[in-house]
Amino acid sequence: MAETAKAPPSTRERLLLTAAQLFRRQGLAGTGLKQVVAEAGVPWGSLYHFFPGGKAAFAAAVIRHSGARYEKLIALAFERGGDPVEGTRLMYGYSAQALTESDYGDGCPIGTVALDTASTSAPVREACADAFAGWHALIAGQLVDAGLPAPQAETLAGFSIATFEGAIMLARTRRDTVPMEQACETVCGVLASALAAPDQSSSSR
Amino acid sequence: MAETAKAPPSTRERLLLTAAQLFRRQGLAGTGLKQVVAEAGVPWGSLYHFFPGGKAAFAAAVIRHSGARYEKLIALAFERGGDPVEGTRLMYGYSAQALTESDYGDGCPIGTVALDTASTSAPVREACADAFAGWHALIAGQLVDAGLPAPQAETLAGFSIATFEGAIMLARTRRDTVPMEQACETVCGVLASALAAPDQSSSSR
DNA sequence: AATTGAATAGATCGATCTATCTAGAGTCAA
DNA sequence: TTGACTCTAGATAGATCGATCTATTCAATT
Repeated sequence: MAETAKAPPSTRERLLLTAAQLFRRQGLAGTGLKQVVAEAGVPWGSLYHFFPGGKAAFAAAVIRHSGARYEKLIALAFERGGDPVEGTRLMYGYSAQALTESDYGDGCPIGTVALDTASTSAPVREACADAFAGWHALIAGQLVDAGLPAPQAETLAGFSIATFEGAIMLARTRRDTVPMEQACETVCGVLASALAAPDQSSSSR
Repeated sequence: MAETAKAPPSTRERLLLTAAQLFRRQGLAGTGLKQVVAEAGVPWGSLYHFFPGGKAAFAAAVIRHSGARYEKLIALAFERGGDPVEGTRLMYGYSAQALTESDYGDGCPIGTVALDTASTSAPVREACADAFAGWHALIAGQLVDAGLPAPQAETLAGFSIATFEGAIMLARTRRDTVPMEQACETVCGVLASALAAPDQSSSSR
């Protein structure tokens, strides 16, 4: 009974959501806390009341929060897709839609922060790593459920997340979704042939 | 005879190289110009002498400069590899080595900047897009030379760059090269089977 | 009704940022 | 030597940053 607030997003929640939205567009270093509180309509003092650890601790909380949100979205895509291939296709579809609807602003809230703090803030980097690890475990689990041996599922899950993140990067940079479609098509082909003949296609030799 | 300075890197060159090094670790917003000039050992005024357009113009110049440098490295990998599969393997090998040798600091100088300015600075975004486009044309050309039809080569080149960038992101975040190896293995498998049976494996159905 | 603690509200501090400005040092041609 | 030009060198302006501080308001409990 901690944070299942329903209709009115609490001040704390509003800070997390607003910051996630800004971080995914501008990164962590590019987003000022002043901008966060202004956009969230929250008094300045509240930020340090809820997140006493300063910007780094706040950023880590934002990453963990939106990492978990994204994980639920990925799980939903796989559930609705029925199998890993269709689940992956839906995952790309959701992201491509978010990109076009936001004028290529709404990328991945983890990836943007991951790159600009990987070498500068250990707690934030760890939060990003944990988020990616959660997605990885989820996708690998789906592949195992679909019949792949665990090592191959691990490899393909890591590959899948890498391609997904890179495709978002390219799509935002080019301002079109072609890279998303190229990546989706190829990844789905890889997954399909792996599922058709487990452990045959990933080690190419 | 413009910028083929040999032994002593000129002031202008030093600014570009130092900034590229900082940008790839901290992103654009996370790197102050003061830090650039301090680390390059260059007086403050020289920066605005060579790059009168301010931070955005300077950043765009840095991106174009290191985008071209990276393109030469990719070309070298493909040349040394002999075929696209071995070329790709070398490309991942170079990057993984750069990551481990720099304590996971030296990622991609384009990707880091691309994400945190895609929505905030049009000239910088365009410079990143042009760099990616150059790599794309290079890799697609290699695939066409190896026998693939152009549309398939385009798709695979886009996919390849996306996976490469995403793998660097994951490796830096996790601080290990496993994602690089997972991505490399899978991408090489895709390229190998595509080259073995052109136009059969990319459209999975 | 009185008291306490959480949350709100914003002023303010020192540090840092980008950008501009002026002045000096070196170079080459006339 | 003079004058024009390039580059070096750093001081400084003006804005913004993260963080701390005090004071006030609100809600729940005693």
